[in-house]
Amino acid sequence: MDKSPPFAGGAPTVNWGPPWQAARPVTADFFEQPTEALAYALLGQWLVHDASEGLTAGRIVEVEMYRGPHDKGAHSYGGRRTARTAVMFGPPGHAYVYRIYGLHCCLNVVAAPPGAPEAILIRALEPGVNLDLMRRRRGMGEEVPACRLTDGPGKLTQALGISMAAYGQPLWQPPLYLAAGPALPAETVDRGPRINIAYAEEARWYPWRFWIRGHPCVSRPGGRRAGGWREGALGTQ
DNA sequence: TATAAGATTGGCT
DNA sequence: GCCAATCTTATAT
Repeated sequence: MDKSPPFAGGAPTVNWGPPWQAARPVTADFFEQPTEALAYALLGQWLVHDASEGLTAGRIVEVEMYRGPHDKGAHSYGGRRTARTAVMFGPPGHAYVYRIYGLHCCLNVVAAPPGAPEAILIRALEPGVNLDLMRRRRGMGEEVPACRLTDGPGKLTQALGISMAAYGQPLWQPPLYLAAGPALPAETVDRGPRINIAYAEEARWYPWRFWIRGHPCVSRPGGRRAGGWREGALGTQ
């Protein structure tokens, strides 16, 4: 299908393990771990969407955790329970999808036991399967580097064809699911403050963003920064 | 009923 | 660096 390496910025220093065909969906109990541990565990996993137009998949390389009700950055801050946030209050492993700026959809993995409204935002993928379809969905030609297809929370949902229809769906079975990748050594993961939550007061400094160190597909807020690793130091947002 | 802002992206100066 | 797109949600009248 896609023969060339999916990214142009150099290979990451990660042992990716077996190819996606060998990856099996995770089981529901994968999501039953503390939120921070789950955030780490999500890095390197496959995100697969088997849509009618075709199957697309990518490796998760960047996430952020949101931990209501005490986290001022979270939509569920203060225990705010609405039609939008309701799924966060349910069991882990389901999809929390929301629309932002009336334009884009963002995908979260619900975390923590029922009643604890926590979630992990998927911020970036390394494109892996069916880049042709991703380019069509994104309206981008061959000249665009592969990482630009999925290096942001709104971009990756567009590339994989994820819409509000996925709201509340379980993420351990088709059509939208996680498939097991490698467990990453701790030293390949960096952490730092979350992106675009200036309104969250002190919570904006919490180092609740995690990414694979030096990976070229990590998001670049504003589209100009050279990569996520530059913001690794705490207090740089 | 009205208004403001947003866990973003892409284009232009 | 600045700003428009576009609309749901939250909050105030």
